[in-house]
Amino acid sequence: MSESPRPLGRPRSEGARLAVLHAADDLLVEQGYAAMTMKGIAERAGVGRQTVYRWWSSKAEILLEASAADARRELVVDDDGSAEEQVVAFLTALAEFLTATDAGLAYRALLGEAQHDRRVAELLRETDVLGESARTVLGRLPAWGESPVADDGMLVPELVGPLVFRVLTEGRAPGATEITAAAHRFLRR
Amino acid sequence: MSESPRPLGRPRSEGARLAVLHAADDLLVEQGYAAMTMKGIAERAGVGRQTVYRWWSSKAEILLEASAADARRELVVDDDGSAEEQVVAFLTALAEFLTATDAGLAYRALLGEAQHDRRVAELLRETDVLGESARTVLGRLPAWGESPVADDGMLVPELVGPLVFRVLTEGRAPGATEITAAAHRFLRR
DNA sequence: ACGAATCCAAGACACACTGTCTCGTATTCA
DNA sequence: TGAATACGAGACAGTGTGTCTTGGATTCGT
Repeated sequence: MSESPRPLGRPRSEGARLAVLHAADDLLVEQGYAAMTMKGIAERAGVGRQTVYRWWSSKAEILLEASAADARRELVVDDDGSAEEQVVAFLTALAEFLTATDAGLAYRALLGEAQHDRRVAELLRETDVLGESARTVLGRLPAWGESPVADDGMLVPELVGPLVFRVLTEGRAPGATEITAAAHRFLRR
Repeated sequence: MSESPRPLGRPRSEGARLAVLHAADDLLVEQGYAAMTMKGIAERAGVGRQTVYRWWSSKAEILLEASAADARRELVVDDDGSAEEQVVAFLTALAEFLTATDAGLAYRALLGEAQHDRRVAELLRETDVLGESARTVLGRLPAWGESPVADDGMLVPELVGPLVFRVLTEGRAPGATEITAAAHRFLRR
């Protein structure tokens, strides 16, 4: 196996990396995505601008790295309970994620930016946090173990699409009642 | 009734208005939303910058005015045929709209921008082209006339959400087979 | 200890867009 | 003819972009 052939020269500063990530997260929450700038991130992090550009090529890239781990964590659901309970739990977690967490705010901003920038779209496809979480839940649903549903590519969209679309267009999530009803309908497919 | 109490002074130039609208549409297609600028639009339209800022406050506002009418037109579906045929026709038109028309490109860009700018989000809510078209189709579905489905606010999202989400995340629409299957499932709710 | 390689913070630099303002001109009504 | 407003053109200060330079720090191999 190839060990760690440590490259020549001074190694990358983990402190600077974390400072940039945290600065991006803070600025997103405090000022919003539109007001975020590479210059602002560097200054907030107490880091040279070249250091930022050396490791990331856009604020979207920084934000994705800053929020992907949190997003994954917040979209995990216990595999206890019935299929319906698990789907309800997942959609509830997704609603909370999208409307009330920093990582969810980042995800919405990134999905928005993906409509303007093909590289961001590709980046988001590579790190498909939402899709992975959804497939994890779907893959272990009690009733679906024996007769796995054919996934024509619309399975995940039909699970999360309605909720995501509603948040994207209305800016807020539906209540627990609507979420439960939506989970119900999804399982009747 | 209040007639047209024509305001004082030189009237607004319809030519300049249309030139700006067309310039925005052209630039969106040629260079993409991110590369569009208010300055670029004014120059392309052969119009002074003050003239642009006098009537619109952002490129999103221009783009919405430039594309809303086209969007409405492209999302109209005949009310012939069964409920399933109409839903399939609507989702097919929506897929075509989102992935292959200028107005659809504009809608995606605007929905993206709405995630960065609250004013754009509000603007898009006021001119809810997609929602209106969806409700028009749903409201006249043969089988639904007698027992109207209770709309808890998730009706339209459940119809268009899966398709929109898939286009937003994957950049392309599903094929006719998947669309038909999705329409089927929606009607079983 | 020394040099090579790479990283670091700081900031200069040319370029582009923003949004406002000014200029001179055009159009409409009273 | 005068008041009011729109028009095209462009000046202007402010700000972010992405690259480059400077002086210094850190790690390795010799």
